[in-house]
Amino acid sequence: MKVSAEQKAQNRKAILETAGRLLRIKGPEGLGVAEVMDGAGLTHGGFYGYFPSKEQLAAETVAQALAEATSYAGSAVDDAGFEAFLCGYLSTPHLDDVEAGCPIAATLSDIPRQPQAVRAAFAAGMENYLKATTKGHDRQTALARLAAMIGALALARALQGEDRPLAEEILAAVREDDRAG
Amino acid sequence: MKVSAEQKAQNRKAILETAGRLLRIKGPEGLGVAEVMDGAGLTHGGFYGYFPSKEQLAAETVAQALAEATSYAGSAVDDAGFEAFLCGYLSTPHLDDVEAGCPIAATLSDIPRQPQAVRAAFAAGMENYLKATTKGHDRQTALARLAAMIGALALARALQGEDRPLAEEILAAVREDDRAG
DNA sequence: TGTACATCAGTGAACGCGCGTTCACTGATGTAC
DNA sequence: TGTACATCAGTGAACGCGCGTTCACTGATGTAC
Repeated sequence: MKVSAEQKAQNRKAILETAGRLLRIKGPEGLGVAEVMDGAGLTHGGFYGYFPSKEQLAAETVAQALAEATSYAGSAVDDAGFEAFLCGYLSTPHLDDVEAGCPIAATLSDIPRQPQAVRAAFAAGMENYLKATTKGHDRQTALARLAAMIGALALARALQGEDRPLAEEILAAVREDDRAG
Repeated sequence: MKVSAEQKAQNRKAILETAGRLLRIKGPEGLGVAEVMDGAGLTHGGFYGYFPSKEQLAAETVAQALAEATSYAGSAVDDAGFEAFLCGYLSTPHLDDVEAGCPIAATLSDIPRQPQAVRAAFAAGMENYLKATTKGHDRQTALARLAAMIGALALARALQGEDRPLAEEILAAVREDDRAG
C-alpha cells in the first residue's frame, strides 16, 4: 500500500524519533530494526526503503541526537550561562530522564566499538557540541568542566539502580566543586 | 578428558583473564562464550563447568576488573599522590591501552543496560574504588576530579579514531585544569 | 605398588532463538490521456 | 473531470547467521582395594 510523499516524510521522522529514544536507552547496538519500525507504527520489512542498513540508521541517529543536544545545550549556555546549564545537567531529573537526556553520557563507551560511520557521526557531532558549549569561555576550562559533567552523569547512571545515594553524591560533588572552583 | 584440579583452577584464571581483556574492548555484551573459552585454550562446551551463565561470567568479570583497578589506583594514589595518578590516567599511553586500561571508562555507559547481577558487581566495585582513591582527601573534591578523569578518558576514547587531536586536547584540558584548580 | 573403576573436565554436534536482510506481493497514489 | 495504468511504500514470510545453552560421549585423573 503506497503512501503519500508527506506521509513518507512523516514516517521517516517517526523512525528517527523512535531510534533517538532507543539509542539513549539501549545504545547503538540496541537499535533493532524491528523495534524501531514498530515504534514508528510500521513493519520491519519497510525499513530498507528508508535506510540502506542498520549501520546507517545508527549513524544518522547519533548525528541527530548530538545535533539536538548541541542545540539544547548551546541555548542553555547562551541564555542562562554555563553554571546554570551545568546545574541542570547534573540534576536529579536529568539523572532519571535517560530516554530524552544527554546522548553523549548515554552512549559514551559504546562509541569506540561502533563501525566507522557511527564514530564519524559522533566525532562530527561532538565537535559542534563543544563549539556551541565552550564559545565565549576559556576553552580549556570549559572542556574540563564538560568532561566532569559527562563523566559524573554517566557514572551516576551506572550506579543509580544499585546505589542511588552514591549516584546523587557524585552529581552533587561536581556541582559543588564547580561552584567552589 | 578430565584434567587435574590445579589445571582446572588455572583454566578458570585464564577464562577470567581473557574475559577481562574482552570486557574492556567489547563491553559486557561482547563477552561471547565461545570467544572467551577460545582465548583460554578451551572449547565453548566446557564453559558451563565454570559459570552457570554468560551473565554470571559478566558479573564476575566486572567485579574482577574493578578490583584490579582499585588495587592499581589505590597504590598509585598512596605512593605518588593523586596528581601523579591523574596525570598517568589522562596520558596518551592510557588512551591507547584500552584492553589493559581502566574498566570504568571502558564500560561506563553499558552498565545501566546490564542485568542486575552485573550492575550490582559494578556498584560494589565502584564503592571500593572510590574508597581507595578518595581516602585521605576531601571526598567531594576527589569525586569531582575522578568524574572529570573518567569522563575525559571515555570521551577521548570515543573521539580517538576520528579526531585524535581533539581526544588529546580533552585529556590535556583536564590535566591542566587540575593543576591550575 | 599395582590394578580396576568411578568421577568428571573437556569436546563438539545440535537446538532454539533473535535479528539483519531479502523478496514476492498488495494496494494506494498520482500521472497520462 | 474521469478512467486506466505505472509507480512504489508497506507487508509479512523466509533465509542465513551468530550465539547461548544442552547433551551424549571421551578419556584422563585419582581413589578404593
